[in-house]
Amino acid sequence: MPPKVIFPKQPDLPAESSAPAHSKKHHAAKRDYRTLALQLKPQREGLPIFSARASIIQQVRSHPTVIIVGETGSGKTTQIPQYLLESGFTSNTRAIAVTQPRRVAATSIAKRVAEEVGTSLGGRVGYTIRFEDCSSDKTRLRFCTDGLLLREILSDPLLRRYSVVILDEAHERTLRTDILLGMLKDIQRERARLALLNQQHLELTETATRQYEEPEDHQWSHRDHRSHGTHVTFDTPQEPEKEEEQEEEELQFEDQPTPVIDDVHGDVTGIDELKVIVMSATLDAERFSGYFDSAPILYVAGRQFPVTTYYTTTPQADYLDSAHLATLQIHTETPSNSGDVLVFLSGQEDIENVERLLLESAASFPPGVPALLPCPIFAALPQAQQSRVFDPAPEFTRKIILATNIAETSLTIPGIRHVIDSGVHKVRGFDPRIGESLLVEPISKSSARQRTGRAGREAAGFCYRLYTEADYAQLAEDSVPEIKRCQLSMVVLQLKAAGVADVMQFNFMDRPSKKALKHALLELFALEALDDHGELTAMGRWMSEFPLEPTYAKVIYASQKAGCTREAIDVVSLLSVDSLFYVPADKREESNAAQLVFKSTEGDHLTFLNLLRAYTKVNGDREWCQEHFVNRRNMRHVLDVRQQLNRLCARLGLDIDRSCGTDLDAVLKCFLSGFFHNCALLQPDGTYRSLSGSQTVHIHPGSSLFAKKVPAIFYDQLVFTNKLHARAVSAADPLWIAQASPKLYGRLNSGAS
DNA sequence: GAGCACTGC
Repeated sequence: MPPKVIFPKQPDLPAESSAPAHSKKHHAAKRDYRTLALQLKPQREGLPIFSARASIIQQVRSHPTVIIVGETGSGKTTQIPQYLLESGFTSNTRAIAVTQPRRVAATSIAKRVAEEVGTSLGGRVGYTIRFEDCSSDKTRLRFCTDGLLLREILSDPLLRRYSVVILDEAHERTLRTDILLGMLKDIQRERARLALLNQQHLELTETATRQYEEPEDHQWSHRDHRSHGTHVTFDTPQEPEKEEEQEEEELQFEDQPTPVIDDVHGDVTGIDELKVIVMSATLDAERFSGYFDSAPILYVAGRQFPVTTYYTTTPQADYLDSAHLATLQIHTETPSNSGDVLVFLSGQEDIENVERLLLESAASFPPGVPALLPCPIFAALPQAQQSRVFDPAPEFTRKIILATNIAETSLTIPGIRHVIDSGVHKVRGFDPRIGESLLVEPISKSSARQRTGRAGREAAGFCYRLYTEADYAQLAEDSVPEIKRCQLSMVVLQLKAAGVADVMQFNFMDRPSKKALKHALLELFALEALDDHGELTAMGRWMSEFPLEPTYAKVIYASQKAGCTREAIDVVSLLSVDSLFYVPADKREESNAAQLVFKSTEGDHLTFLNLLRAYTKVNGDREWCQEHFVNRRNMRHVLDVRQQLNRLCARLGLDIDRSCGTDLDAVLKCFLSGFFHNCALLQPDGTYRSLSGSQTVHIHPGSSLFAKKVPAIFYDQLVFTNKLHARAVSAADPLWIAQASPKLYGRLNSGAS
């Protein structure tokens, strides 16, 4: 039987003759920085963006905000920061910040730019990401993650360290990019106002000093500022530091260091305007421009190879089936050395299914057909298996990469010339009434284009869309920004802490629903982070210092009184990754048996704690992790988080060594003071019903309490997939729940006593 | 009785 075909016959593809020119590794270590930079110069000047250098600088000089649309391969990310650096946009006190949505991007771009500038990394060019600061006082060009800059605003509300902020990859519209956009707009306005005041103040004092003699005790200093003429700075006498007094049990919030916010910015002299550059890779520039008072838009062409796109002629009933057939079609109709295949699917389950189908088909290939090698890749896959997609395939074998969205933006796989696009992805959703959800949905046009582009990185390529052209036309232009589909309690707390009084009126580029904002305000009120008037409480300010969801910060707060801070920090750290274990589909039984040693009858929170203790005892041994199916990369992350939380708590005056020893119920009680919304009671029919929403919730199959019956549970997260699943679940005494928030469950309390 | 896109502080 001839194979079923869903695309027209493929054109004959020439075999790859010349090796692609990637992997230009530079051996900077032994060579002089400057020599290397000089060698890189011709390459820099050959980039498409180089011809736009002068006009970019000119536009940035004459406008507070500039939008730059640079296609893939234009060089915008590495070059524009350097152009500004070369053109005097920094000073001894001000630097340029460039934000990226991802950590690896921030570090790798910083490395490259340091080489091109001819400086050591951490010198004039550096980067700062969570857990890792490779920058110094000398750093004038700082690459960082968007979340890190957001944190910086809490301690430096006007971002005075920076003269320019560049937001890269703004089209991705991550939660943090969106908050930054709004805050930068406010900061820009405030700095422009203060700069003007300074100007007037300067004119006044100049008149004054002409009339009167200069007082001796004032130290005036003048320095030149580009295009603003002369600015005046003076030193204000430092206030003597207050001695801190700490009470034994209760935390004294008033003694905590308060970030300088609200209307008072401290010493505002020397403030100048803040330049903002928004960089986007798609044509959504008009929206950014409109948001920033008609900021000018600059377009820079990229350097991409053409990609031929095919659609199916009829809608496909089953995209897994279609993906399987399309892969076979490409594999049999094009030479095996004409490039690898990248298939975009929605998740692990899809990937494992297509992998199975492909292996079954490959088993009955007639002689002469080259082999194919399915390579799954998704975020939960352990690092060692992830890196397999980068290994070259054996001879006469074609790699078939089966990927989630991870291959759309987060990583670039070399050698791809064929892309198969299922047209779907999984998206996190949030509705205050239903809670979180994780569902398969159609992608947007810009996502489809991004996937297509993955076929044209090294040579001309082909994209096969498993949907019709008419279906493509129906797709939304852009994906819904994250801020409109996630929980907002942390966002609202951050905005409040940064001095935004009325969050409902905040200038969002895309406004979340009123309902979602109100839900967040109510949750913060229940956590005592906001008072009756919606004002930030001392507790709320304290909580905002933590790089955590407010619920976790509340748990850590409660742990001090409960005497289990050490355990609380441990468990909160453990909950910061989404999978501590990795269980391959075919080794479920084996891994269940191996993990039995950690199991606590009280549920996941204490099971995780047992795991951490065992992991620490063996010093994170690689083989031990393999034997117990423990995800080592995620455990390392847990230790990083724990260290950060320990330092932060110590700085805030908490006794981090307060431990409850073997009385682990104290830890669970503590968690309830943050998670009183996330409880469910066992019903007579054996199901659990949530207290806050009266919905039936199912304990996740990965939980240690799966299929167990206890009177009451609390959980870390509730996610709707095909059912409402509670993830990270522990048993709770119904009485503890009542005690945790009498405000909400008072009636339960009276019923129980 | 059976399942968890991707980031980030």
